[in-house]
Amino acid sequence: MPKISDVRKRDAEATKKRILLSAKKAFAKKGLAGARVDDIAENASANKRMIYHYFGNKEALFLKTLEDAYLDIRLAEQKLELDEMPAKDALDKLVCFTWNYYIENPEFINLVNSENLHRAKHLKQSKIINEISQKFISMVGKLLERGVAERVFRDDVDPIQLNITIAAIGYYYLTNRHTGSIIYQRNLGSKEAYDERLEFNLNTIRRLVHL
Amino acid sequence: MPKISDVRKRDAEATKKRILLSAKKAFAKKGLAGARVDDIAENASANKRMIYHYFGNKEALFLKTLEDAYLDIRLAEQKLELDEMPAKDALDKLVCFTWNYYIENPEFINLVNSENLHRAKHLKQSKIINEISQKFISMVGKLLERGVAERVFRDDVDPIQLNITIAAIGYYYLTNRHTGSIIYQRNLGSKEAYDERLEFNLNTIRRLVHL
DNA sequence: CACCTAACGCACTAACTAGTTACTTACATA
DNA sequence: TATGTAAGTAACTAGTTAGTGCGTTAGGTG
Repeated sequence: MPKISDVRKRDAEATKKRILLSAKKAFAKKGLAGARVDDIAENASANKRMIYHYFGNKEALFLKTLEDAYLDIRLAEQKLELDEMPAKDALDKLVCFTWNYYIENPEFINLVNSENLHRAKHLKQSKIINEISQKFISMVGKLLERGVAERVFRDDVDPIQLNITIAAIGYYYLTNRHTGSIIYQRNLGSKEAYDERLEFNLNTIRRLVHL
Repeated sequence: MPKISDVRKRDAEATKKRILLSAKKAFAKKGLAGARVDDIAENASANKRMIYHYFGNKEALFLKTLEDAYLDIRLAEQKLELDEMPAKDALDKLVCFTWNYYIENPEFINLVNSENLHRAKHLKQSKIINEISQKFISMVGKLLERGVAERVFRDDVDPIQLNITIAAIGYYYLTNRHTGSIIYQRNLGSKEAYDERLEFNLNTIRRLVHL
């Protein structure tokens, strides 16, 4: 029996993980068309043949990468435990979480952008994405209902539109900060700019939802 | 002297325009890496050699395409004449314009996304983008000031953050409507969904800005 | 009408790129 | 310790792709 500390020379799971991590970085940085299978293999310290062995082809690897990215964010969301606090605080927490997740996981937004360029043709084939999304959709719905019951939220806010809006005001700022910094002639990518934006976003959502 | 109705067999300006239109479509649909120079030439009914003759290389063509896209939207914005109406109406008009422009010019958001994937490295080299952006930045600033003077707007709203937000809530919805329709299990791309989103966005901005 | 410039076209290349063929080797298990 | 299976490798291929060399031709100008 091999010790855990042993450097295993053959380890399918470890190799798969290295390939997926490398793929996430490559697809996020260059997009599906721009990423190179050879580069992904090399940065994973794996042979290119292994990519085809484990994942089939480039597009299937892309789909797996994308599914994992959605899996990760939904898992993180479920750990928020928004039910444990007053509705107003829970709403703030959701806005902050969304913003911070995008910053700490910069690959996510680029992967999603890539998939939308392809009109979600890969995600449409996914067999796991629906069940992943279920809990997430109801989360904001429940939060809104609770806020209405607590008499602190308006009762006319559509939960899906709200969800999209919370994502939008963070996501758009971050993906477009490069062109934005040129257009607005202001560095949108600094720590201070990020803090300022989060504060603005909190106010935007509060004014939208609070009574 | 050739008649205007004559189909000119040699017309540099017309050829350039056809190439740029074809490039806009191709880059928007497939991204910079995914678009093919041969396809762009063919769809422009031009010889590939002409692309290199007029624009230099693929990336220079991309920059020109992008510059033209920004030129077009800024030109359209300037025709809004927001000064001619009450501040509240002007704000609504700006939100509607932004939304409708994205819908009617679907290439714009995809071109901008592509450029941001490349961290704006092409736009940074642009010599015209700064002067294009000047008037645009001051437009929302003036509108906000006027609304404050009319005692209908809050006086603590940053014009650039507001501008980004108005763009964000439309832009994000539209670029991500493909994955969004899967995640939220609701068709976000129908005419009805579009109308509903515009109404929601108007409320979001009104509640953010109005007193 | 001759001339010259710029528009245009053909055919090519060198480098790249997703995917494959055919092989070797580590290791869990009997 | 023998062995079958799965992990891993190297070298290759067929097709693609951005970019070019060089020749042709339209048409405005002197």
